[in-house]
Amino acid sequence: MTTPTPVDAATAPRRTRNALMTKEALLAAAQELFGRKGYERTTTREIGEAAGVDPALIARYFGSKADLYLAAVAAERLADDERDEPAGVDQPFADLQDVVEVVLRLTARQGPGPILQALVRDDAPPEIREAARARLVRRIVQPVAAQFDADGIDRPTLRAQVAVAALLGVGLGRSLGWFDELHATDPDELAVLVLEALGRPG
Amino acid sequence: MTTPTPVDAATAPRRTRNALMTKEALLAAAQELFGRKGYERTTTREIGEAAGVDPALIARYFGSKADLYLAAVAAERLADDERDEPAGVDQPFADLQDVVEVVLRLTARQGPGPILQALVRDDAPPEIREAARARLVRRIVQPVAAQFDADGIDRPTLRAQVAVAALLGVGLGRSLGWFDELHATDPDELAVLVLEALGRPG
DNA sequence: CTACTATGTCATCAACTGATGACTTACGAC
DNA sequence: GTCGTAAGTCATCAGTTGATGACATAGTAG
Repeated sequence: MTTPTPVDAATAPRRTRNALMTKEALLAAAQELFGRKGYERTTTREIGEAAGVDPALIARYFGSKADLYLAAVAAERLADDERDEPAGVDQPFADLQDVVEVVLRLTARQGPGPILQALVRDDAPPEIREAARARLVRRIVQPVAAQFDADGIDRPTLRAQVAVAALLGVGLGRSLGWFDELHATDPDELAVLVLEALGRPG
Repeated sequence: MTTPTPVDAATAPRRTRNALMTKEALLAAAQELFGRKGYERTTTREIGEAAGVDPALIARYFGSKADLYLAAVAAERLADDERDEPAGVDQPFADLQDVVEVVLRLTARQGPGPILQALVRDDAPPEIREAARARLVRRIVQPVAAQFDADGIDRPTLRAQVAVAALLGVGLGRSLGWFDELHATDPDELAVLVLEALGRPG
């Protein structure tokens, strides 16, 4: 257990076998996984795979899974980085068709993004949910309502809200794999279908 | 599987061996334990012991641990509602109109129930999400698809899936207060609106 | 080079999980 | 009483979990 070369932690840990980098990789993976799935649902094997490291090293460097969790929580304060947002949601939309296509295409990838999840979870931090909600209204609901109004449709705001909520439901169900066909259908094809229903309210 | 004595469920289930009492004991124990310790940390053996019943009976009466969880959650919900019909979500639906009305009415009061949340959150335990999903498909999507098919509508299954997902989106947005008008509008009035869009696909 | 050790790999463990199906028992009709 | 069946019991399964220690290898000092 004696360190032959008590290397200063800051200087030159450049090696392919690097205990420091390994520890940090484990810590980062643990933070991500524990944060996303919770403690119980995260396995040491997952953490190891995510970190590109053998799970046995968790025991070596942290003692146990529980100890790794404590270490991850303790280090949590440092990782308060900025969050990415889909570029698509930031652009103004011309009409409902744009909206439908973009939303369906966004949810075509895997899982709903952090924004949609914030919108949907009842335990999300209120200020985050409110921010997501406000953006949704401004970028999507209002343009659609304006279009409905211009088209002389009755109760344009309410109908726009219904349409957007419905669309989010479809996107959510699609990205979470609720239904087989819904999941498998091509985004563009689906857009046509959804537009048929939402596009001509009243 | 023929019942020799089709005893009316309401009358005289006074026996030492009583399926009804056993189910209720399991349900009560499940509510208590799931509520206190969460799903993952609660084992079927614990539930059985707390209920004074063999854990194998969970499988017999509820199907699985995940199904028991859903049943416990549903039962809790019904207990809150004073006079809600005991059938609730457990009965098959006649047509899309039924579905729309029930869903909108259910999401009218409080936030989305645990079941809807389980369906919607990407960090929910997979078994529970799958159980909720399976129930949704069987009780709602399939009947609606059958109706669409009977009406000679093209691609009935896909359209039913889209319709149900959209409907859930509306219910979700409504119960979470996404949009003001959507939140304020009377359920029945809203039902008419949604049906206009979903009810006549193609 | 040789040797030493920090680092990483691997096979495997014991414990626990939910689930299953064959078996036993008690109920209640007759 | 008998007897069929619902209700309950039990042993055991297959899978997963976190953990462990023997082993292999890379990096470095001398």
